[in-house]
Amino acid sequence: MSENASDSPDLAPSDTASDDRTADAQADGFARVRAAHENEMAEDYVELIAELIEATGEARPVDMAERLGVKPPTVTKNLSRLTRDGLVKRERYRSIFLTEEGENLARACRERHRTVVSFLMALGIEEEVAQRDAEGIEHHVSGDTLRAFEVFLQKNS
Amino acid sequence: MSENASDSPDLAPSDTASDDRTADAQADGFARVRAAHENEMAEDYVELIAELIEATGEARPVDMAERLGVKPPTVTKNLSRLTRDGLVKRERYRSIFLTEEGENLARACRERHRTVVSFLMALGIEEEVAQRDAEGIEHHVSGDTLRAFEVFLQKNS
DNA sequence: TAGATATATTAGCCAGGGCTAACTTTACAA
DNA sequence: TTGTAAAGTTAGCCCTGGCTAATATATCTA
Ligand SMILES: [Mn+2]
Ligand SMILES: [Mn+2]
Ligand SMILES: [Mn+2]
Ligand SMILES: [Mn+2]
Repeated sequence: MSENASDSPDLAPSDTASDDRTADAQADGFARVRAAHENEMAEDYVELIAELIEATGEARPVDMAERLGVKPPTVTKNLSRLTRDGLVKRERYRSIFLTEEGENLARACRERHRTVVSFLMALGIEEEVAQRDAEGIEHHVSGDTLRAFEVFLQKNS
Repeated sequence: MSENASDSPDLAPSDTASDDRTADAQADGFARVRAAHENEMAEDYVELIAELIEATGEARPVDMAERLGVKPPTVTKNLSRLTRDGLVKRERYRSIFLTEEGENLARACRERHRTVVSFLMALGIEEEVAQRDAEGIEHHVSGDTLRAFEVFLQKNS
């Protein structure tokens, strides 16, 4: 059934150039992207909750909805998922808090977000654009790449 | 109902620092990420179809599934969506072709993918990691940012 | 403090993109 | 050429994360 890992049976390696990765390596890349997408909602939400608490003293669904650009029922539903997953704790009709785990995730995400934005700006990109692009890019930056961004930032003041 | 765009009623601007973007700007960022996600499947599929045709002469669902790391029925379903959306043309049980529109999209995506990978590698990241991260990052790179990547690549040979 | 307004939740809908199991069609090899 | 193996499709399931409409609760204000 599942063949040997080394494919390309009788074809010279790097025949037509382009993408000479093995099918497995490519599949792994796509799998990681799908995994990243599964964490994306959680990361953006805890990040936003932490920001709102810091900025205004509390995190309310209505404010989250406004900043996320979605309707309040969407926030309610997603908050239930985050509560189920142990990142958020709350009581009905009351404002939102992060669990210890949620706070840790929020801290890491905010740091990473800032790094990505700073990196893009160091590259000469305008802040508005940097913020927009970072919102998506941040979830796909591996530890290695994040470190490379930091190194670049140190070298470029 | 919907208030004036300028919020933060009686609070000094940049009070607690951190994220001083307006709620609207932030919502716009999230909206763009959601829009990018809607195109992601299409972009990866047409890119892969073009690669397979170039490398092996034809694009077969079974090979797409292997390289995407998904099961064949998933490919079938998604190909139907792409056909519906005018990017792919095919006959049942036969291999896959791109429409003119699909080819244009594939060309742009392959170019962008290569630029992102090259950029990350120019930053000192190992090829495997660059390929993996690029698979996700590529979909969130605006025209401005892509140009900045290209400028960086020219400056750094 | 009572009524109006703002906020939050619930219920129910939808599309996307995964999956398995079962079936159909094609391709290959004896 | 025929029968089996490989490939492709269909049906039906799941979860995510959007939405609207209706309802419940909290908050504010007169
Ligand atoms: Mn984000
Ligand atoms: Mn973020
Ligand atoms: Mn991709
Ligand atoms: Mn790609």
